[in-house]
Amino acid sequence: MADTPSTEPYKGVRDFYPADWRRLAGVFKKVRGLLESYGYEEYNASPLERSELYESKGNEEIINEQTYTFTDRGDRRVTLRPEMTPTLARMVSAKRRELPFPLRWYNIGNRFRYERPQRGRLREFFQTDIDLVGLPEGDADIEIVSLASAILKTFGAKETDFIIRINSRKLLAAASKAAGLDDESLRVYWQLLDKRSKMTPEAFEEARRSMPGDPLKIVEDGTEPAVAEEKRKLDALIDALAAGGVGNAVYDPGIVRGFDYYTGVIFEVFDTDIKNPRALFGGGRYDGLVALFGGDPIPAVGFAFGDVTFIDFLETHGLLPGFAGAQADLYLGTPTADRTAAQDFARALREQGVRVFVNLTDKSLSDQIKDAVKRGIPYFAAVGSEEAKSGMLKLKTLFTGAEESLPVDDVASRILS
RNA sequence: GCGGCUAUGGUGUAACGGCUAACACUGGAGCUUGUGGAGCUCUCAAUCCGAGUUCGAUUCUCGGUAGCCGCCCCA
Repeated sequence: MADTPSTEPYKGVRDFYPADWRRLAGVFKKVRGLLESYGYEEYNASPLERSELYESKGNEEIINEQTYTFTDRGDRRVTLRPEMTPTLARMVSAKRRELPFPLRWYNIGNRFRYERPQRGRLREFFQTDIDLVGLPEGDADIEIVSLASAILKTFGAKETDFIIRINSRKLLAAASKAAGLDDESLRVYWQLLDKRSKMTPEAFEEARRSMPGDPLKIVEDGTEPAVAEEKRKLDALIDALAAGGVGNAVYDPGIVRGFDYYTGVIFEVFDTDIKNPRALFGGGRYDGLVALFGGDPIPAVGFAFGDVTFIDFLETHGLLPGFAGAQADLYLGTPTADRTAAQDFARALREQGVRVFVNLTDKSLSDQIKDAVKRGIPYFAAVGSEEAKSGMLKLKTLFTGAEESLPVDDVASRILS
C-alpha cells in the first residue's frame, strides 16, 4: 500500500481536465485573435534551456533558488524556462541577419518557477509574452502599452477596471545619478519605491527622508535638465496613449520591476479592485538583451501576463466567457449491438463538418439519451435498421425535446445552422 | 527560506475521549431491450503518515507530509 502512487499532481502544478482546459484554451483563443489582429505572430520553443542563458542577466537569487535546474546525463546544466524573454532574445539574435524587423511576436506557453505556491503563484503557469523587436523608444512603446489595454478591453474590461502604471528606467537612472546615490543605496531606494504601495504615506515619507539622497524629489522638482527631459518623454508617452484611446495610463514612481535588463519604459497593469492588489501585466523596454549574444544591440519592448492572475481578474469582474462546449454536436444512439449503420451515418456527417459521437456501449437507448444529456451534447439520433433502410434520421434536440424527421443529407445543415 | 491556519469516502459536511464513523451529492447495478434529465431499490467508497497520553484517540500532545493564507522574492 505504501507504494500506491498518489493521484495528486506535483506540488504547485495543475491538472487540466477537459472542462478546465476548455476554459483556458478559450481564453487563449481570444487572446490570439486580438494579437493576430495587430499582426503579431506566434513563436514557440522548448521549455528546456541551457542554464547559462539565465546566468548572465537577471538576478542571482532568482537563478539559483527559484528555477528548476539540473544536470543531464551528458553533464549539461539544464533549466526549465522561468520566463520567455531570454529565449526570445536568443532566437532573435541567432537569426538577426534574416528576420524581417521589426518583429511582432508572441508566445503562449508554460513557465516554471521553483518557489512556494500561494494565491496567484504556482510552480507551473501559462504566460503570454508579447514583444515588438527592432524599434527604438517611441511609437513601439505606445503600441505595446496600447496592446496591453486592448487585450483587457477585448474581454470587456472597462478603463475603470484596471490602471496602467508607467515609469522609466532612464528617468530613475538620471534622477539617481543626480541625487548622487551609490549603487548600494540606489538598490535600497528602489526597493523602497517598490514597497511604496504597501506602506502608509507617512511611513513612506519617513523612510524616504532617512535615505542619503532623494531621486524622487529631483523628479518632482524638475530642475535637473537630464531628469526633466526623461520625465517629459514619459509624459509624452502617456499623452500619446490618451490620444490613442488609452485613458488610464499614469506615471507611477513606485513601478521599478525586478529585472536588470530593462532599459527604458517599464509598466505594470493593476486591477483597480483593491481586493486584488497584484500586478496583472508587466513589461518594459530591454534594448540591451539581444546584444548579450554578440553583435549590435537590437532594441525591444514587450510585456507578459500569467494565466492565473488574468483569469482571477476576469472572474472578479464577471468577464470570464462561458466557453460552453461539448465534445460533439450529435450523439448517435445505437439500439442494438450492430453499429455499422450508425458508423456509416457518422462518417457522412463528419465530412460535412458535424462533430459526431457514436455510442459504443451496451446501454439501453434511454440510458444513451441520459448519457448524451449529461455530456451536454445538443443533438441525439438513434440509428438502427430502420434508419439504415430509409436514410431518414429522427433528430432530437435535447434541450427542447423537439424531434424532427430529416433525410440524412439535411442533418448537417440543420445542426450547424 | 520564515510564520499562521487546516487535514474524515471521489466531492461537500457530521460524529461530549467510548457502539458497526453518519448524511448529501457523485460513481456502479437494477426497476426499464427504439427514446429524457425524475423517482425508488441495491451497491462501491474515508479518519494524511508516524510516535505519544489513555482502559479506549477521528477527537488531546508532538513530529512529519500536504493544502490554503501571509512574509521574503516576484520574470
